[in-house]
Amino acid sequence: MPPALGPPSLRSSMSDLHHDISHDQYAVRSKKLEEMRAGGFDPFRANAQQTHFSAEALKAHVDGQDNTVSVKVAGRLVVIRDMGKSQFVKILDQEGQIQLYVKKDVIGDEPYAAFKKIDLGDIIGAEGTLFKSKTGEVTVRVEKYTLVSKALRPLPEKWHGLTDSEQVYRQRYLDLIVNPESRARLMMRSRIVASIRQTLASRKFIEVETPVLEGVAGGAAARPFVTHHNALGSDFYLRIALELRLKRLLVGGYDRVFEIGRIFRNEGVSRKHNPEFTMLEVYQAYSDFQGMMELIKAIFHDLCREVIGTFEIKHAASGEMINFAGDWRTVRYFDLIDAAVGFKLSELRSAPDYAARATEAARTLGLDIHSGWQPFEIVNEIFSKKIEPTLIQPTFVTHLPKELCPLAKLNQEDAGLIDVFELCIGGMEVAPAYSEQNDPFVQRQMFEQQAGEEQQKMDTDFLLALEHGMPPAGGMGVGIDRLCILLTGAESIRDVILFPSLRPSDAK
RNA sequence: GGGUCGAUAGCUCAAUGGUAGAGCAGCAUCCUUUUAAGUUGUUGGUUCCGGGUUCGAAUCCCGGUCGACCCA
Repeated sequence: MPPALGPPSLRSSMSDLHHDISHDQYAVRSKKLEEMRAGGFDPFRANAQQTHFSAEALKAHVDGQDNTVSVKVAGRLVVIRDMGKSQFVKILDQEGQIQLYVKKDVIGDEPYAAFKKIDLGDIIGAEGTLFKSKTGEVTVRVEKYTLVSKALRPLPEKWHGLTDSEQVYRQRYLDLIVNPESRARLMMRSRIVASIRQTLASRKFIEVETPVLEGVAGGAAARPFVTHHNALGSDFYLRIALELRLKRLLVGGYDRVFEIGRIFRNEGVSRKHNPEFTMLEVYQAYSDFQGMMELIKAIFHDLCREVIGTFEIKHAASGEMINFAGDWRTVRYFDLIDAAVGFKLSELRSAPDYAARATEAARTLGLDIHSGWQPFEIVNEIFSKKIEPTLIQPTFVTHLPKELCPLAKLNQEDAGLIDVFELCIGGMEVAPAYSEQNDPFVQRQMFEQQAGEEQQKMDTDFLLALEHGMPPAGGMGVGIDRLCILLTGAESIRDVILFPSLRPSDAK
């Protein structure tokens, strides 16, 4: 089609003005597709073979022996450098990019003319031999190619990529195509989860799946999402934790179980919170919270060795290097509190003016303390605002007040404390673990005696299970999203979730 | 839920209240080893939506939508 000629004022009177679609990339690409179909070729009915991913092909080249190894590769065209009768192009597949050299006198006049009409973003398959270009890049000398999918819309800009955060999240596929850091980071998440599964499997843990829809949303203190089952005629809650189901399996004789599953909390969205997120929960019979220390270290060590490739990771917020090798610090909760407030607040725990002294201490630190708060809530405010953010290196915080968790065993020496740890890394809670409460009477009491704003729902069916006898066990929860933030140096939970929760918006 | 900031071409970004521009992409041209390839020319705009102020609004004001950050 000839381009419109003359200045706009002249052209506006020309009858074929509305045929000028050169500025409309969707129209240009649609037209190319139509022409191909009219000529008897439909890319959407074609396919290609893939003998090598890009990275495998790059490795398959034998140095000094060009054009001896044949490969079939496939992927999306992301770079085109057209030099008239030959072109260097690059395709992107799961493992990265590889360069193709398409030469007119190799593939023939007609296929070459057709290749010239291929657009950035189209998906092709190509076969040929590997060689090293003048500049040293391993490249496929293309002998044959097939267009296997037409992209009707253009890719975002090649150099700056896609920066608009809304589009990055809503159209993650574009982010994955043009932003290599996003690809690498989200790919890393898959490898992290795979590594954890492997570590647990090697220790004879059984992976299970438990219901997302529950009659009682227990195991944590959080507002649940509610939904309705029509046939059963009743409301259900989306689970807020995995704990109570997995403990029922301990009762059932599964001694080592774990689940990696999505849980849902109907609360705010922030850099560290997504309404649905992924939790690993592990339960091991005849172990305890100290056994979980050993297990979480093993999980981290395997991750460092096999996925991250280093035992030192830079903490994005502080710039400090987090060291996962060697011994991890273990410290009592109240030792940290005492150090933060500057006096032995812990020794006043049974004193009548404990709440007043704790409030005073917290306010001295600049914290906003509500009048109705329980003492443990005041102290925990100090912990979460003033202490937790400073715990950059891996730290097991132990001997927490019992009110913070009704599902853990009480400490033998001090019944006001529980046998648990809270693993903090990079200023975040990464993994809580307990010696699990298995006394049905104490468990019932703990549910009933809950105080403060965040109370767990009592699951009476769970208590029934405990009455049948649950073996002593260590249990642990690991927030997979936060773990990924930590290990990938991401700034936001949205950067480690493929499709983070956003307000619905009308698609264009 | 509150506060701050943002939304301009397909993408990345400009534009004292006074004709909305550039780079990439697109279209056309030259080029058979390029590396953000290069060359010559060129198309493309409901400035997020709805009101208001003004001779005149991308720009100022009000409301809304969506997003980011901070706080709860």
